[in-house]
Amino acid sequence: MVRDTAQRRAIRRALEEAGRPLGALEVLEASKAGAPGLGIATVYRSIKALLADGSICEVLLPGEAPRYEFAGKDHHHHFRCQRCEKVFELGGGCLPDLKSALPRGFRVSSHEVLVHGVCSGCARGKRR
Amino acid sequence: MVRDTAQRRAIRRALEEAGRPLGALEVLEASKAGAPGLGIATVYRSIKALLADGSICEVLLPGEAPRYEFAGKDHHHHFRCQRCEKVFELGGGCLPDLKSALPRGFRVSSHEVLVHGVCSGCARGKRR
DNA sequence: TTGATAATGATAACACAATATCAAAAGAGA
DNA sequence: TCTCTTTTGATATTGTGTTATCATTATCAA
Repeated sequence: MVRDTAQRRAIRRALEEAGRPLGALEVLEASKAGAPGLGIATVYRSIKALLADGSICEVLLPGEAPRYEFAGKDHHHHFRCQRCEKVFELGGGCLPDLKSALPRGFRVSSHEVLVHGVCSGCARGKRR
Repeated sequence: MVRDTAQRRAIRRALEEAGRPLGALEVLEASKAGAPGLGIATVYRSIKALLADGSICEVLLPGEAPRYEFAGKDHHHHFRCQRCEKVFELGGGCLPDLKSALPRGFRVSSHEVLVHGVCSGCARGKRR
């Protein structure tokens, strides 16, 4: 029987309120407010459970550990800040002419776009 | 002094002739023709050297080990076949309206696109 | 409140890709 | 050809992220 615990509430809440994909360690940090002493094992366990029940989905970026974001969003892509390394969600505005660049006989099932740059917070604070 | 060996020639040739990004194990396989008994350590060593002198560059895809392709190509993106898991190069045809989807204050420095689907070889052979 | 048991936290163990080690083999100047 | 030294292949080791283990703690139905 599944139990309701402070840890699970804190982890779910952290992911819900982040508004951007979080990695396991980011989830750990963000959840500590609502669950002091939280351990990384519980974070991984909860992420697994939330994935299994479809509450969150995995965001994989090249060369990085998985991040997780709340499910049910519209099709979107991501932006990675090369200063703070946070990942943000980008609104709509999707590829128009995917087909044109495709070799003959190739069939497309999905695509993903990753934009690199500097987020507003880091750009404002300059350097760092 | 750097020496010219059959292994290095075979590895460089494999990457040159592949026409698509190869992972370390793919390089190993493709190079065995020209260098029987080739070991994976030599593949990694050669890849490192080719990267260092700018002959090849790294192609990172989400959740996968790095692949490598010959350098000097025009800006392009990649296609990953979900059947055979090979990665192919896509021709030009790039994102027009990246800016429009960006939050205020974000600065773009680069982007990458990955298209998922089935390559012509796998589509022709159906299933598998 | 009690008791059965699910969940937790610390940490050991694991999986995987990549690097280090080292004796043996091979390249190349003399 | 000989010799010095780089390179190689087998494999041990490392590093990073994730999972397993297990004694302890906490939930919640009765």
